[in-house]
Amino acid sequence: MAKSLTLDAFLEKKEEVKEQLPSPSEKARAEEVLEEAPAEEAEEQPSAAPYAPEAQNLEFAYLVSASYDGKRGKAVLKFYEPKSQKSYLWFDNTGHRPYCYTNLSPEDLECIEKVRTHPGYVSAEVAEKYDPLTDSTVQVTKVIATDPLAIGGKPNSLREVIPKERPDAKVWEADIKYYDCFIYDRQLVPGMPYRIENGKIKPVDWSAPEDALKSLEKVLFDEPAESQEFAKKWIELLEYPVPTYRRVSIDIEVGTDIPTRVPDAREAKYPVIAVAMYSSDGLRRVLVLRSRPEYLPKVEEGDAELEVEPEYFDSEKEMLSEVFEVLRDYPFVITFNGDDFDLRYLVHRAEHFGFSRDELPIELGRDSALLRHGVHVDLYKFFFNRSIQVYAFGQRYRDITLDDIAYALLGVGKVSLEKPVSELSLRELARYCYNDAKITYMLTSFGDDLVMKLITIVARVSKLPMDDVVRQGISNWIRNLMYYEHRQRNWLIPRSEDILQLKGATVTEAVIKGKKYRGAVVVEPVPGVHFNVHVLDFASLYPSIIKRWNLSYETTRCPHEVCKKNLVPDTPHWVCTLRRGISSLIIGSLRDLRVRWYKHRAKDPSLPEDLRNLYNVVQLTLKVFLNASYGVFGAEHFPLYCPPVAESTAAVGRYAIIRTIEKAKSLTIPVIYGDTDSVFLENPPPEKVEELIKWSYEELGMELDVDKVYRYAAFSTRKKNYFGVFPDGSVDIKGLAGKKRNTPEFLKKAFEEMIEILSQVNSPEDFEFAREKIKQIVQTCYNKLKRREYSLDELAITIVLGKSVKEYKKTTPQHVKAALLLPEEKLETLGKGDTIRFVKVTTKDGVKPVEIASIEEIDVDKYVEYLETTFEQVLDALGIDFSEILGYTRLGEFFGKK
DNA sequence: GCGGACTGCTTACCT
DNA sequence: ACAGGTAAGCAGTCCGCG
Repeated sequence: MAKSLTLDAFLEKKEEVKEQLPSPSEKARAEEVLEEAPAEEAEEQPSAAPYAPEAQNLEFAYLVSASYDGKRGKAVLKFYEPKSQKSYLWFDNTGHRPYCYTNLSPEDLECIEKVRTHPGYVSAEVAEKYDPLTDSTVQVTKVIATDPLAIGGKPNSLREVIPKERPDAKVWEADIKYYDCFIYDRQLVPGMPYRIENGKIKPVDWSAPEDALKSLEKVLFDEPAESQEFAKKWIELLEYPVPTYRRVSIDIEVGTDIPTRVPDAREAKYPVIAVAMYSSDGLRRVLVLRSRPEYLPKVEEGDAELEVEPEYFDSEKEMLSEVFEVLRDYPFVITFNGDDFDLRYLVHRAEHFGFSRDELPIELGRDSALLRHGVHVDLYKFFFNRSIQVYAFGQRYRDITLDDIAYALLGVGKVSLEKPVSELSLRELARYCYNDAKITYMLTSFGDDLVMKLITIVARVSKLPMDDVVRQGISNWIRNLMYYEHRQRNWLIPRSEDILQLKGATVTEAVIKGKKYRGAVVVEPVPGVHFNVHVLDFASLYPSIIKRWNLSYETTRCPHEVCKKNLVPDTPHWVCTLRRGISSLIIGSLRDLRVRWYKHRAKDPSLPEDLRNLYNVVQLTLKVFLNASYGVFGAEHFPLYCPPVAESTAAVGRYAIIRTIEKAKSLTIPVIYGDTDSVFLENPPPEKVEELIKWSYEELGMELDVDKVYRYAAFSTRKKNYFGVFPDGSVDIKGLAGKKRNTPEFLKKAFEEMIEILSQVNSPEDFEFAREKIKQIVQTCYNKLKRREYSLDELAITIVLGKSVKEYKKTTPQHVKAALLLPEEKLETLGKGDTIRFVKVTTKDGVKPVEIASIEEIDVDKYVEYLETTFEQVLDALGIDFSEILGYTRLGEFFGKK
């Protein structure tokens, strides 16, 4: 922990300390901003300098974001005008104010001293709302306040005060962020275009093409009128073109005297030594600091070849000014981890040079760095989103690093470095920094701006500002969408505790200890090789169930006596027969749009390419929403958490797959496997497949489709473990160790070789040959192991830390053991999400990090065991015994060891 | 005091 | 901070065994 004595004296910390304190309650960023500018001062303060022109009249501009302006005390909307490619701000001029609801009457409320005298309290008025939990109209009191913090977010907010003073009081809708509330009330849709006339926001006249609406009607012929109308409204949002956004990416490098440590963005005590920017409109710049503090290594200019010439600066302050000027100019700024590092660092660094926060285009929140005038897209946050990673990008990238994502999606790598950035020659530094900015930009431009389009379409579906789309997860997207629809219908948004109290209990027993209810069925596979395997699955099983069974928090165990006969199979839960459930309607419609509309349209060659491309983005977005739509009802933290909804969904799912398997068997089709929503049929006659599909639609009300056909598929006795070979020779591998990312490279390679052999098998006769080849592969691998011919890198096992090393209290898993052997400085930098690479050794701990291990101490026997388990999963299916392959070679050890 | 049976923890996968 | 189900490896504990 060497303190750098030469460090400048400008290390004042007062602002940073404030920032590090945990926010008192809400993470609402509007509120955080407010805390920095206390409400009392708001009136006297001059309005914030305009960072973008205020829009009074705009013919056409996309609503991209929303926020709360603490100084003006108003909601502010951010628009993007595609012609000029500039941002415009619109400040609320309708007098809209923050509010919540309570069951106390206005009179009762005014009797409470602390409410009446609350500085933020404005008034209370009676309102009528529909209460979905009781299926009745209720009278509530709308409590109106001057600013969002008066409603919630401080210890004396009305949200806290009212129930404290009157324990019988209930408060609704007090934890909705103000600008979200504003969007709901105005029924605005972020991502859609508007026009502004004399300060008034009006929707752009547009409707989906007549013929599209016609054919949608056809596709949804069997759906109720309400669903058809709802789907039409969605189409109006989803079909509208997405603009090209003018944007700049930015990446910074910071010089340090301790190369192992990442500089602290909150302190910003080291100089910014390079900044690169790369834009959609041709800006390519890399700024490099030439005059560096003495404690940094002396470096030459060097002669590295560059795409653009660096601009050298002797004054860091001037360099930063230049950067802020560029940022101010762009409506969209793209970074990779800018929230936590680049933009945050720039702000704090700028403060050291005497810039005031107000004059900077960036506004820091606790976990975010937002543009005052536009949208900051932090790609790290976006790609970190599990739903995006898994469903939008099919797990193509595994690590959330610029390197891995760029490699997986763009096929390009980072510039590899041999030494720390501070020691690079100036031109090498410029090249490195520029390359990162370029890659960052390209991550938003590949696939015809796929990522920008995804963010836009998610904004339209979720109704969240684009800033929040990037930073929040799927459960918040769904929550916001649900709230929006509640407000539109004048429904009271139920309190989580009321839902739970009314319908909290589950009745089924989970297979896994500690889970709340029973989930899906997995069928015991029939081991062996099966030819001509048809995989049938239910299209969006859980969303289909939610739709068909009218599942929603208010319709499940509804208050009506007549509905109690309408039971969900194998549960005591009943479902409403009188009213359509709101989540059933929303999820059902999104499902229909994806399955029956966008999936086909995305592949329809008769449509123009750009339209097809948009449709693909739409169907990907819908996939993301649908895949999470069931799970959120079983997630405690989801505000509409309703266990019987999740439990009923899973129960119907089990019912559907079990009935389908029984039906297949009655048709004498062998069922060799099934998992959750799929059944694997061995060599089924086409007419019987048709019959099964028809039966499913008529009997279960579910769409069953042939998802894929394998030339052959091989199963061991293990569930969720198989491979299938398609007619074209491509291979589907599921769950096999050879594909897992923690498997050592040498095994993955051998495994791939085996798959290559297997992909060439066309008939049962071909297996003879394949078996021999595979035996050879295993034999070779075994011999190389024994002779220690693999490198440490090939033998390394990579495991991701689920938490920081210190937090492993109950046990010490092997990767943690290995990590603990690392040098102190290295260990300190490790945290949740970091990967440990280690090898198995014969010395006392049994493991060692690759960095410090040597080839002689490798535990060869352990690796032979790995070889065995990896290949066993496939050899089992092919009827080969592992020990048979190794034959004599292994026999000796056999007696010696076991 | 030791080893096998067992449970629990952890990671990575499937749908 | 969507859910539950499965596989695998290992850590840690319990129990029986003269």
